[in-house]
Amino acid sequence: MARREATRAAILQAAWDLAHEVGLTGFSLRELAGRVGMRAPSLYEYFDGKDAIYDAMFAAGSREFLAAIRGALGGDVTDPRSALRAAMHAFLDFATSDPVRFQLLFQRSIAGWEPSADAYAPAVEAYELSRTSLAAHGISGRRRLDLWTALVSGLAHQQVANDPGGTRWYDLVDDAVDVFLSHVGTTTDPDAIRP
Amino acid sequence: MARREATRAAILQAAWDLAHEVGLTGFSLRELAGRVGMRAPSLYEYFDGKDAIYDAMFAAGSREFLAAIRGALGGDVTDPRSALRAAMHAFLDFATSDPVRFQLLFQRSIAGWEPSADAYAPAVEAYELSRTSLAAHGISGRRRLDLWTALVSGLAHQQVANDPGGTRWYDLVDDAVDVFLSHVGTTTDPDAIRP
DNA sequence: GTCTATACTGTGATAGAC
DNA sequence: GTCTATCACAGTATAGAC
Repeated sequence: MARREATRAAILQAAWDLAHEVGLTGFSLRELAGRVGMRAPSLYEYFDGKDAIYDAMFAAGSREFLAAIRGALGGDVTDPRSALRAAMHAFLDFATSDPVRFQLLFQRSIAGWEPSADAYAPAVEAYELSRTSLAAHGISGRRRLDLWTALVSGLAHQQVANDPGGTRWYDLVDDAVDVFLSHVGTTTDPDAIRP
Repeated sequence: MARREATRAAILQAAWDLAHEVGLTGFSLRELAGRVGMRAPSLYEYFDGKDAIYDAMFAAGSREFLAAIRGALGGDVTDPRSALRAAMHAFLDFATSDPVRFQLLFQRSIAGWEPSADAYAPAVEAYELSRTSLAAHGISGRRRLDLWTALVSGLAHQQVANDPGGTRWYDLVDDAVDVFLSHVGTTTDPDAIRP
């Protein structure tokens, strides 16, 4: 029934609103229910509990992340430098445009909660997409990819944590890509650098 | 009185034990009190509440972090490469040797809680120490330092989050230092690269 | 199928007796 | 100082009204 899905969507929207206002764990089910004109127990008709609501939020964020990465890699850029810059910019844009969502997706900030495999799947697909895209530009090897992910996540983490709303680490993206590419250029055999 | 400080220390040790067993937010004050042979309200004689306990844990971890950085930078190494490697290794060692402590110090993982300025002070001093140490090796400029912190925190974060107990990103430290130094070598004017 | 009232357990925190 | 008792609030389970 469409009615049920509409109510689920309304609950999720209210949950995102509350998360932006008081933090991911700063609201109770009674508050959330109040936002959609219900009492707390009624929420259990639509979600199995608060964790299930977090999981649905994670799933939505995960799909948005995949879309963002897909959009950044889907252009018709041909040179590696432009492709890497687009990918890294997309990640930083995604992180800074909604720090709460970034926190939910990429930091383990909810006590004792972990996303389900289903909710996580799009994020995994986004990683695989990045991997194949880098490979298409001749960049492969686990060590190189790991250095790449460390660079990307490091910039995003520092930006969100230490300069929210600013561009202090965002402005380093082009430098970071240059640095990474010069590393790739000087190490030919992907995984045999330090065996 | 020494008795009071001894009890405080016993409570903190029990808190660390519990944090390692069930996570930073996975234990209650009743459990914690039980570990030291008390009832929960008695803890309030020694700490103002759970947040104050987290703050004392943060302060201890912060001091340990400063000691680790001081130890890494205090050697008599003269060349920048060795110094940077020592610093980065120290950070990764610190992160992997106690992921719970790392989580408390470097990830905002406790809902609505922030460390006090006093508890944070040693961490600030560690950052300043790194900054002056890099400057002593001719590496200065906010952009370069920001790229350095992004690299360090990115490697540590990825290691702890995606390969706990392993060395997948730990093994990239030397590469990361090489990459960073080649960047430093190709950009002469620190902060005027992209004004 | 939706929603409510009610209540159970556990939490951090407080008040006051001893 | 340490206790018991209690509070307000949390997430959640159940029973039942419509």
